[in-house]
Amino acid sequence: MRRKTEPTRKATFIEEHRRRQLIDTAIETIANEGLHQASLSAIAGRAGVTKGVISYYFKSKHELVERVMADILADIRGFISERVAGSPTPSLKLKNYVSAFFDYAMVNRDRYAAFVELWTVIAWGSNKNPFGSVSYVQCRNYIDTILREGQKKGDFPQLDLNQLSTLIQGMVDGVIIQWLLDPELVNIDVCKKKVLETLDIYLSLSGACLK
Amino acid sequence: MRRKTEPTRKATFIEEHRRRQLIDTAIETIANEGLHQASLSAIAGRAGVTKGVISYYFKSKHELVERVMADILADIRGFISERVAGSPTPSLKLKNYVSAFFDYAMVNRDRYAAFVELWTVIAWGSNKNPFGSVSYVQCRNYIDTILREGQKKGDFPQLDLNQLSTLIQGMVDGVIIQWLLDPELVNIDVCKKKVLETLDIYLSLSGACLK
Amino acid sequence: MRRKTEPTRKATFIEEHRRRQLIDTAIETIANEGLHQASLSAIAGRAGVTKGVISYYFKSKHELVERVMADILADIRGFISERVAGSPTPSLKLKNYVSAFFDYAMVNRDRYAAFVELWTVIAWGSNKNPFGSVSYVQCRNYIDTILREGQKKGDFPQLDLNQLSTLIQGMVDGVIIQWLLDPELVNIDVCKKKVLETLDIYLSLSGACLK
Amino acid sequence: MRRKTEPTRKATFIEEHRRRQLIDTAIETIANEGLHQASLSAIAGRAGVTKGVISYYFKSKHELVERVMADILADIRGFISERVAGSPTPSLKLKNYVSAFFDYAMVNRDRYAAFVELWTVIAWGSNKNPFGSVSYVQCRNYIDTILREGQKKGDFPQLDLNQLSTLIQGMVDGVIIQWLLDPELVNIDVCKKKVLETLDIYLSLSGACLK
DNA sequence: GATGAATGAGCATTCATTCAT
DNA sequence: CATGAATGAATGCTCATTCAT
Repeated sequence: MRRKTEPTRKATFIEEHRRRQLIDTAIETIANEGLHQASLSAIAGRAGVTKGVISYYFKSKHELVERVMADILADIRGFISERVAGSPTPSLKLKNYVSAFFDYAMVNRDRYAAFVELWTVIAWGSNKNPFGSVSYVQCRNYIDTILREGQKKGDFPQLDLNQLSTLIQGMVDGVIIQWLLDPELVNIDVCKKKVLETLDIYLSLSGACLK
Repeated sequence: MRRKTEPTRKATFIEEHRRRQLIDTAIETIANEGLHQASLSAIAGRAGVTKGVISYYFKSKHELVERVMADILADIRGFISERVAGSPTPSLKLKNYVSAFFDYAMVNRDRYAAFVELWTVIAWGSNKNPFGSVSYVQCRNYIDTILREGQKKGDFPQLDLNQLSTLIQGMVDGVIIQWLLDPELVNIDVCKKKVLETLDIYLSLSGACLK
Repeated sequence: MRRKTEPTRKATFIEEHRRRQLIDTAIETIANEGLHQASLSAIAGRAGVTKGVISYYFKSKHELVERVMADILADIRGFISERVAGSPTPSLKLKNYVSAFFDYAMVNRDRYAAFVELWTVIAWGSNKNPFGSVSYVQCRNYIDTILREGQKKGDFPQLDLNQLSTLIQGMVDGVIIQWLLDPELVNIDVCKKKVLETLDIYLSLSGACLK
Repeated sequence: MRRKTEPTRKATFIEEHRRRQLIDTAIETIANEGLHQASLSAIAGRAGVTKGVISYYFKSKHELVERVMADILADIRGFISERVAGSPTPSLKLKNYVSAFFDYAMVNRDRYAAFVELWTVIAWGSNKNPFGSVSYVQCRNYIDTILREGQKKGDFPQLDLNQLSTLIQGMVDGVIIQWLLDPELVNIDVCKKKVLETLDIYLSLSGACLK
């Protein structure tokens, strides 16, 4: 946080760079040592700076964690949006959404692990559940939008959309979490394939079954 | 606390009663305030006693948490086993396993929430993942056993079992977690029904799709 | 401490017996586990009773320790007095005093170790040095009395008594403490013999040297 | 505290200064209030800082006490070595060793008192006797070396060296401890003189008596 | 008499936070 | 900008003490 000197463009640039570095280090620390061990000194130590630096750039630990959360969320969102946006049909969009989720987790294991660590701390500070629910709501809405688009276009004629997004998001997360906890026993590639196949079934289904 | 003299019936009863109460209060605290906030004084405060009482009945906080975990695990396991054991066919067993999971979470919201809080804090103490993975492994093994039994009997002729248990467990947990975070938006009953339908599809499928 | 019932002879007898047992166990605990570890529960555990019993017989831990100290002191005093009293000449009295000190320590290692542990805790409670100094003063006075008696009788004609008791007591304790800390390396028998020889030298000396 | 970056001269200076101050205050506290009362807050209070400062400079209380012990030991050793090293003959070396011990105690009353407090608490932590015995062994070995050197040179022709070091060290400590407990009644100067005279007697003795 | 139960003060320790330099 | 220094609240834990039964 700038204090008394007037902000120049350069300073802001350096500042932003430092903030990025600290956020990244925080993520790294949370992912590798767990949220519980991720004290300010642990993060600072990993970043090669002193604790004071973190306090200088973030007014509290709470704020740092908020930024970490926001950063990861934006990252995931960007990654997925890009993949989905380039897809021609709702059906492909949905499959790419799911696909992208798995790919993101596989490529950014640390970030995803930190993400899971963080949102499970349901009540951070005083207000309940400041992150967890929000992000899930966004995810489901995202899926719902795709699904509704598909239904409007007539691609998924008789599909019952109610809570379907919860189901899809649940499959993705439920599998990825198991993989995070147990990368040796859980074959994430096979799981991803199977989730996509399930999706195929849903989408190709006559309304009879999954109504 | 008790020492080496043989316990009288009354003393043991009171002692066990207190232990139960404290474990329950700990679960309540973890579920509602998060593991991080669940300090000994927070738990003691909720229980209406001083924190010394907790130290009196449990030799460390670690032990209390271990008991909480063991208690919930045994509870879930018992609940599900009973439901599965009474099922005549592998197919029903599987559906009842899933069904029971949902029912347990719905009836024991706090316990399930505490459970999720606990195993997500992957690194409790020094060694990584003392609880989390273990329980997932057990869940998947449980499902695998049912699936293999069904295949041996010829019920699921061409089903590819590889990682299927991960998928099933993932669906269940992924959905329940969303419901825990957002009970208003997530309709757990509808979700449960849809998961069971998906299961039906899996089991009735010719090997063509979900091989 | 008796409370409301009138004290009967029998009760007093039992009470005294219990007190003895608890004091002995306290000594045992202090000697074997160190004063620091000798908590009320440690002592109670060793005695096979609950903490409450100790509180019943001693109004505080402070009092228990005081009794322990007094008990050991009385014991040592009795042991030594008996040996000294039976000696015909001041010279033999002195040698028997020293001799008895060594013998007491060798026969009652626990008691002596507890004694050393205790008086080193110089400031127990608020008032400084309630035990340590007192006992040393008594020891020196005891020696001084013997020495003066001998001088009066003409046995040690030109001996300078000033601080001699401190020296004698110092030799005895200084050696015994080393033996307590290191029974393998310190040969207490040889040391005792050498201390007695030194005493002989003192007593047979013309005033020229040790004036 | 310092991390891994190379320390600047100033920082190290201030840091070392504080460490010294805290060690000195710890010694003062142990000497005057006893080890048992020397809690971190007691030490911090005496030093005029909050107890957090101690944790900042020493990673645990155990470490602080270890430093205190090492510091005193090194101090005593240095003081005595210097005095002994400058002595031409074994006989003078021995007398200067004893002399230096008294002088050190007299000039550094607190340090010596803390030293006695510390090594008498035989069981610090779990393992028995981490300091006490070690230092006595070193003292005796030191004396033994001087004695053997003298005997080799022919200065102490028929002296029996067995356990003599224990006796000499015992006299010194035994007297000093009494003086620490009772500085008014114990005249340390007279005692020192008498111990040195005893030494003289030992060394000048024909083998007849103290063989 | 004795016990189990409960308390509360005190302990060492961790850690986010503040601040002068 | 960054650091080292210091703080103080909170945590888990121990333990002497009290008390109803």
